Amino acid sequence: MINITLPDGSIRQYPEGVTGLEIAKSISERLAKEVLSITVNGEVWDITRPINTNASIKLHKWDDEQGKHAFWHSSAHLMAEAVEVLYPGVKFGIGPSIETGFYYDIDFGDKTISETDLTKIEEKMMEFVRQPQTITRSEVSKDFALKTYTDKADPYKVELISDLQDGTISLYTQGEFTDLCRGPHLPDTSSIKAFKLINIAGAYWRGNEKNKMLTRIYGVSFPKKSLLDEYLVMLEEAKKRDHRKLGKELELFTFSQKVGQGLPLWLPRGAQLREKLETFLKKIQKQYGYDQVITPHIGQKELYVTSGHYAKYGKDSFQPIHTPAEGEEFLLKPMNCPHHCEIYKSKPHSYKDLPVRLAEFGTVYRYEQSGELHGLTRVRGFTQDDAHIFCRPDQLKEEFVKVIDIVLYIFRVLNFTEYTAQISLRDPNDREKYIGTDENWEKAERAIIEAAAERGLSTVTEIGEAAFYGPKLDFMVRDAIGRKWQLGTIQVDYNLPERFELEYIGADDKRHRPVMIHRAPFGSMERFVAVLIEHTGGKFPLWLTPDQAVIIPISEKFNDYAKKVLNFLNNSDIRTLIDDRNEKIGKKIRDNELKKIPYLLIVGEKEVESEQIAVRVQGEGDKGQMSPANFVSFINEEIEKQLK
RNA sequence: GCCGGUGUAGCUCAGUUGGCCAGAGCAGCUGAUUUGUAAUCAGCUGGUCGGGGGUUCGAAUCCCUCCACCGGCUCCA
Repeated sequence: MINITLPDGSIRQYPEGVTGLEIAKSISERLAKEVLSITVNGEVWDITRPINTNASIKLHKWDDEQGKHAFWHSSAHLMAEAVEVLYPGVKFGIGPSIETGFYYDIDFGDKTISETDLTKIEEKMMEFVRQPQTITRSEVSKDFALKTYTDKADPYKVELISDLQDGTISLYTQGEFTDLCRGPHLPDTSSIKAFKLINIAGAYWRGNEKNKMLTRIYGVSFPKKSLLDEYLVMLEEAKKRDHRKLGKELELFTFSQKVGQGLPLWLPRGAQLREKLETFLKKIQKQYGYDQVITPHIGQKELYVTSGHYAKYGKDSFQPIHTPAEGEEFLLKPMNCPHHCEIYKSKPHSYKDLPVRLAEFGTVYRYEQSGELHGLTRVRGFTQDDAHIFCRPDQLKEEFVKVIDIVLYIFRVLNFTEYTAQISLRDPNDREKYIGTDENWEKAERAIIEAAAERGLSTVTEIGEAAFYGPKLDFMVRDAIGRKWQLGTIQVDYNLPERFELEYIGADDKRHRPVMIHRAPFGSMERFVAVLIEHTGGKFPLWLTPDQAVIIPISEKFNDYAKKVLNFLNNSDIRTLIDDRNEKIGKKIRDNELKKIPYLLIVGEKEVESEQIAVRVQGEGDKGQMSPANFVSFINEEIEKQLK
């Protein structure tokens, strides 16, 4: 007998060789039906794998990450099996479970696979589910595994096996299909009740663009049909929030093929929104001791050679602008910091002056790869809410913390509750990627970690994600379709002060080098607005929304009164429109509801007589009458609450 | 940049075994109606079918090429 310790600490005795499934059965039939994988002494196993020693275990069901992953992983195998049957001779790369669902990278040789093939694959998968196949695990030697896949002429699996250690290699077999795999897997394919192959895409083998591109098929699967349906409905809902769709519908921004790829054109309503955000941030920054500066859109190439950006990005960027004068070269500015360094240098600084905080809504241009462009989130010309803080080394942490405070304030006001803070450090094994001394890197990394801890941020740390000149703290949020985007960023930089030979005079009357913090709480105005659109579904907070109210006269007879109210409200700084089209009231309400204008103000005979307006709240309906003056104070109170 | 897909009116889309002057709804314009809380009626305007080249008696439809967009991969100062 062996002792099995359950997560609650209780210990049960089972015969040697007991399986997770048997343990589940001994607890309850229901659990046995639902269990998908088991953690045995910290390792995730199949529920049919015998346990031969004392162990602490945890059983995983669908509600558990580990359970889902076994489920999706087996689904990937199921798909691969179908593919192998339908397209004999294909070679398999890797087929893992992911955050939601699974994929498999497959080399189809000369055959081109498109969306229409997915249905065929799904049908074949369904066959295998209807006649369930058991999935069995076998442990094999490295030599055996290598021989198996050399015989199958699958170079990808051979490469994977070569990197594995002998004694740790397992194969999983279902029907005619065998796959190299660490597991765990479900006992058989019968529980994969509902699945859908979502899309098809190219993916480089091992993520390296020098390698061959394989065909990646993405899918999701669920133990119940209803869960799949829910998921598909959720995807549809998410699409409705897509900022590219809403941006068009709400007339916020557009693109023009003629102007150029990735160069957004802000329409009046979008520009209005963006300006509100900028004013909002400027006000905060003023409180935090920032000074606004303005710098030009181009700079001499030499400026970026000095900063190091040219060496790093020059060849992949917009190429230099040449002038009639021989030898003159200018770059469209890809960064504001070199300009700001020169502003810092324009006069001598005492240690008493520091920190110097220079802020600018600076528009920069970067030649992003064409396949990378995406709505407003990834563009070639964009405006950073940039600032550079030049401070003494002893002020670094305090300044860093203050920037965190600004970011957190913005997130609070705009209701971003789900974000992650990511600390990006350098990869010590990849020196080529970075510039600067070890000592400075260590100091900078320590400052970030301490500052984040001081504000109690829950952070994830990514090694190798640092900028080439320094470590950073990024705030990430998800878009409507689950993609992660970096918004705010705070970066420590010892390098640029070095390169630009920035100095201040210390209390000791000697020259010292300041430290720089790059920071952009929004990141870029374009990306931030995109994420804000998706976050709010286009229903912006009252203080931000381009049009706050629209006056709707019941008929043309009341246009004069409506215009009087319009003037009053606009003079009271309520951004108000009038809809005096010759349409029925129902039509005008519908149209303005769809524009997501927060307040619809209906005026008819009753309102004219009583000198009031009937207030209708977007999405909620009629709220009764009030006087225009009361409406103004009501709106102002609402806005004040939102900005607290 | 790479793989796959898509591109028809301002917007959403129909039309593709090649064949009547390329269609609809919404938007816009004109007129009627003067409206009380999510679509009043009628008429009209609007398209070099993404650009260019080719095949054909004939191309939105087939082929080539370029461009843009979409989904990924790689990249992101």
